[in-house]
Amino acid sequence: MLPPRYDPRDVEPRILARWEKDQPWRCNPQSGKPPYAIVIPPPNITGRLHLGHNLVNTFQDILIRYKRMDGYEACWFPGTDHAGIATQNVVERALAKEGLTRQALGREEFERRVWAWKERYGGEIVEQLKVLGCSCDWSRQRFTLDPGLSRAVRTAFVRLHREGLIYRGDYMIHWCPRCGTALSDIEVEHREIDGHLFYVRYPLEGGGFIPVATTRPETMLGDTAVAVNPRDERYRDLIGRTAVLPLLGRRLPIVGAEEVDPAFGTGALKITPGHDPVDREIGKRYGLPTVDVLNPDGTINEHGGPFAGLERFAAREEIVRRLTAEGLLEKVVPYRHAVGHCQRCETRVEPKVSTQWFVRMRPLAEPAIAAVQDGRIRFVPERWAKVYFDWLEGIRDWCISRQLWWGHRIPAWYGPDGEAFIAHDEAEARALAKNHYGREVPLRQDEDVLDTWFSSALWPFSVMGWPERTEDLAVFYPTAVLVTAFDILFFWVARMVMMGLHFMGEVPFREVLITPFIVDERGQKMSRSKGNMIDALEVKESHGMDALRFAMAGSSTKGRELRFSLRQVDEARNFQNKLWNMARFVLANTEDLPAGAALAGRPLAPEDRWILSRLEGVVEKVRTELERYNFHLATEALYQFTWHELCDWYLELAKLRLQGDDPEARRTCQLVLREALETVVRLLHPIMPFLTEEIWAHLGKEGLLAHAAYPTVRPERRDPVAEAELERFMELVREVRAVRAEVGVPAAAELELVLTSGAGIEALVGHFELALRRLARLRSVRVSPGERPPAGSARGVAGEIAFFLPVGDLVDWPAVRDKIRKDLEKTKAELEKIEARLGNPEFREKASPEVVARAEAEAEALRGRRARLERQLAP
RNA sequence: GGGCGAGUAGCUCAGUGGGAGAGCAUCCGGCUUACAUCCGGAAGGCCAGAGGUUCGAUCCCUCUCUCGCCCA
Repeated sequence: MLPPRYDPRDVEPRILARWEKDQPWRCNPQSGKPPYAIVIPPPNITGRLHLGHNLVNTFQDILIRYKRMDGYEACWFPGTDHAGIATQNVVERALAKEGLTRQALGREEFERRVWAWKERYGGEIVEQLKVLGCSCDWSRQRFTLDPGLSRAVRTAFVRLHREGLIYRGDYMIHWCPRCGTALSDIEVEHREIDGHLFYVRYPLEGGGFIPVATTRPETMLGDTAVAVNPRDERYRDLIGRTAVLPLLGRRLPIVGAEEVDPAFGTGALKITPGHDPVDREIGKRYGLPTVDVLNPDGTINEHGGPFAGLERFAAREEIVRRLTAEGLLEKVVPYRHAVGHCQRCETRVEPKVSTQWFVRMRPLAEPAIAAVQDGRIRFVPERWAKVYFDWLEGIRDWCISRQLWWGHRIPAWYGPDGEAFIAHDEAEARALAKNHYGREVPLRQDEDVLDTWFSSALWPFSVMGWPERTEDLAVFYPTAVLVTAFDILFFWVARMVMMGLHFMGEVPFREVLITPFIVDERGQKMSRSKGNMIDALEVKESHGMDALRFAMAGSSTKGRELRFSLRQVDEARNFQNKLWNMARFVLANTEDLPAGAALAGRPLAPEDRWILSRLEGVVEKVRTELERYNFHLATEALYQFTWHELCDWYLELAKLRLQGDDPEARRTCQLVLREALETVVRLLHPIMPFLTEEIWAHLGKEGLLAHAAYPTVRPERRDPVAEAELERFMELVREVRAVRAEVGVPAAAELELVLTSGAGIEALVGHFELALRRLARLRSVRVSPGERPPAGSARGVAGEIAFFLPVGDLVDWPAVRDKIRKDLEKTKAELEKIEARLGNPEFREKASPEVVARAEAEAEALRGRRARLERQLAP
């Protein structure tokens, strides 16, 4: 006998072990089945499973499992991302604990350490995906630094370069002093901070001052001019004169520039072409020198004169102090402004001119825009397309070089004179160089690595073996859907579309499902520092992974955030237990069912036809909603059906036949129970794979449920007559129960039920007498049209049926009367509204005939109900 | 400054151009032999506010308010 309480800690590891042993997710591109592919958003090797992963991967697994069961060659390509900065940071922190730095180790040794770290911990996240139940084809697992994928990266780089889409040059980039690298625009987060605006007097040659305002006084060390708006009467006459940079004494020409906003600060702008994009433009126009005053670590370099070596903020303080001492600081006012921060380490970034590699984005962006516009790619929810368009339309070139050690080394080799040779490998570079110089020369490879996202952009095809022409690419590209959260829409999704179109000539995926962002129940972002993280693995321990998956699926919405709390998992756990117990019940009651017994051809009871009809409705609903990515609606339909129709009603009704003395009826009931359980288990499998697989095994089925067929739609099972009949029955039971409860009949009392009116109640009682007695706790049921209820007896109305319960002094007559009155009031109010609507000629004229007919039927039913209730009101 | 999302029962949220639902919490009653992670019953809402379109609006349109996010 199975335990009465489902224990996922027993079941889940066993199922997992079986999956591990049988490798059931391996796909076969030659199967001839229609392909259905998903590439996983590769988690970082530093990652630990959090709820965001859980959500995204649960959705993908639901889709893959559904399609696999539904006859597709469903292939889910897994893998991990080397995550340049993130991983380097993690390993550097670990080194710091040993008192080491990467500089002390040297590049080669450091890289060796990161690989060692990757071997040790990088597999953890993959193990966690397995624990989650992800049915990826693990034989196809890839890592972005694998030799094959590295080759893809170099191939893409070389091609883009030869096509003129990659270039190298000196441009203003964002520099993170802590990470010691350039960043792309989108790796910088702008945050409002409370700072200061410093008003500084710059002396003029020949006497006087020009006041300038700045939020970053330390950048004055790189000033090479002062600019004013030529239409600004205050300063117009100063154009052409020269100011003297305080503290350093550098001579600064005063120039005119339209960009200067006379209303901001003093109206005069100090020009620092090395550290401000606007200043750089102005500097270029006037041929001003560019002075970079920052070392890679954020300290002031040799151009800072006496301030060299000071950390940037210390330098700021020191400069302010000196300016004050010299009487050149006019004033300091509080000033709130947006400042860029490194997405990875939250350090304030500095704009800085630097030599970097860039991808020219405009030519890549246009086809990517078109692909969504013409529907080759569809966003779900659709509104994300707008965000995607807005970004691509305003796109700027992408800085792809990073001054890191962990990543794909840039495939550029430099000759002695700095000439760059871009090649797939050193041998090719050597050949190119020899051709260029006419002799062998020593070459030096670029020290930098590529932005992690460069390799990620190639993922949908590099994971399938590109640039080789593989069978996987031929069969599985383009993939069906990409599932991800919106935070990497620009970082990843848009770039995959661009690269996919460019290199494969075809979109990488047909649909993009943007999942909500998980926050805690108060709407706060979950983070370790806030202490509001929900650990997926802890939840697995306490509730089971199926429960977590079910909760995830059930709370998926179209909003942009998803407030998640353990209460939802409690609910899912309860459902899990309900399902388990239903299975126990069915199994225990069908042990004697012969193997070959079939339902086809057997006479069905009304409740059989009802539950099979309802089941059919659920099959249709679940399929429809899964196709639309409405996991919550599929989940809800399964929950409601299983719990509140199958368990609450059908199982209760089934007990009568199972315990009855008609062997044929018993057999039919057993077969319907099996059919219902099997179908529910199949339907639920993509959402709750462990529990359903376990039940499947107990049902004695051959093979894995994961490979069984998904239930198909069989409209011939729809039976509106049976549904209406059962609805009548259930309504009567509910009403008798309600009357009993409200009127104070002791719960255990077995009463007599007398039905006094209602079309076809004889037939109803004929079939359901036993059921009525059992479900409404009755001693007997009698049909007696027109019989007057004894004074003070309990009574009620269920649809078109009127009834009473002769219980003598067991009931509280005023309570009976109050309940009937309450019902009557409600009925009257509803009737009034409907009659008002029907009384409106425009309604009859303009509303659809079905709506009018429905309203009329409703009114008729309410009138009947009103009459019956009024009659029941007599003492 | 521009854009997006959310505002529905005490809480967390579904939902649809034809009159509002779930789970939890609450209250009442039950150990009814699958399940107390359960069973039965009840109560609870001018669907943020104001206009408009419509025979009819929680749903579509406009404006306002509150909260959150993205981009500049």
